Amino acid sequence: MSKQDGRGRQVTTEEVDDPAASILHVDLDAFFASVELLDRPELRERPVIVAHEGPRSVVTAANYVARRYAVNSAMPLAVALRRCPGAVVLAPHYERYERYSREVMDMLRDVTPLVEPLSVDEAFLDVAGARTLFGSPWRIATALRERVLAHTGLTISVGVASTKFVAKLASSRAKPDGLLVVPAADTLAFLHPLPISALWGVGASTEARLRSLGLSTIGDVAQTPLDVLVGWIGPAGGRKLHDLAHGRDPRPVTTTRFEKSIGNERTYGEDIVGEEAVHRELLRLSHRVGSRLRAAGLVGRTVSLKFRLPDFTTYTRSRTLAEPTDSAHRIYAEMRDLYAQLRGTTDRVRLLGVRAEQLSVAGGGAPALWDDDAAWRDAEQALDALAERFGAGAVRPAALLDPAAERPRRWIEDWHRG
DNA sequence: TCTGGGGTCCTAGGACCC
DNA sequence: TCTGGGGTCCTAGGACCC
Repeated sequence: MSKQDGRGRQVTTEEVDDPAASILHVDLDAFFASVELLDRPELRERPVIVAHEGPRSVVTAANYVARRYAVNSAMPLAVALRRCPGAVVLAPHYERYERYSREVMDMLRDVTPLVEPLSVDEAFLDVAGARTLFGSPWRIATALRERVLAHTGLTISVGVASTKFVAKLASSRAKPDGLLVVPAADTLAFLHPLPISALWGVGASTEARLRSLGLSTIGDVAQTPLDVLVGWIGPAGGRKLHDLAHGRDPRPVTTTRFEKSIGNERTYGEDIVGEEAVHRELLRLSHRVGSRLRAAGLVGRTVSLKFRLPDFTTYTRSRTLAEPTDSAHRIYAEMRDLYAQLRGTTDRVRLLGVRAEQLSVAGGGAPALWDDDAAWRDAEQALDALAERFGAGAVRPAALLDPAAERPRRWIEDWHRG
């Protein structure tokens, strides 16, 4: 049976078995913060925030102690520290998170091959076929929780339901360190009292919209006719919300997904100023994207530039190429061109981003020198050294992008010799 | 309070084709 | 001479998720 505990958690404490509810949503609790605390157990009872350093930093993760001070992910770090001045701020260690993530995902795959990771700290499982081996989903979830804790020291919360959406909601109601089973027959009773913001796809903007129209719970959405919802928020969103509010979510658990885009972007601690500096950063970002494309064996046919001003105005400019590419050189050339279209908006830039879209599998062909990752690392160091010594304005990266390649190669070698 | 970085999906208008 | 309707592709922007 499920019950509400002191802190608003809703958990299932005794075995419930409904053959129609066999989708699990597994979620690591305050994942990044929990991993950091494995090393720093003395901080467990203190508010802990994981965030990069820097004036424009935001909260990457917060433990549950910090959340009691209304500190949440994506909140500006400055705001979080005002709300919770005693918080300890720790720098993130992504390689460690990846490692723990793989370890936990592997434990999930020991139960069933039907595991769909949603992100580093979340996955769906379909355990319909695993029950003959391991028992009811409740038993499977309980065993998983014990096993993950024993092997990693991390706690997970698990939601069990007949659909992905309800399973995900269930795990969020059970957090932290809880388990909630929602039998299929209880789906609507569970769903309808919840606030509209709990619906997948309803963020701040849609919530405000729906509230202004008099809707505040998922039950309210369920009572609104489909065509009215579609009129309010569009055909796709309206239909989806209508379905979810009625407990309908036919999406199966799938194990394969292919990436649709690869991009890198960066917000600068201080705005960058001037064309030379922008070019330098575009070159760097283009290289990262090219490098990731090649590592994945992919090429992109559309490349796009993202450009944000100090006042947060954001532009994107994209271009579809005749031939898809994984070449940093090619991407950079397009980025310069697209950036030229935006010149004149301002000379101060808060963020730059480069992205490759419309991906497909690369068809082979030798990479150019400037798509050679080792050569690039040398060049990047050289550029940084020059910029530091003589100022960003002294560096003209475009001059180095000679596909004929003899000139930059020699130039780098000379630089290495000192 | 002052807003990261990785993404996905949707919408809407215009071009172009049949 | 003025006008149709559907489909696909491209581009820009925005909402959303973790």
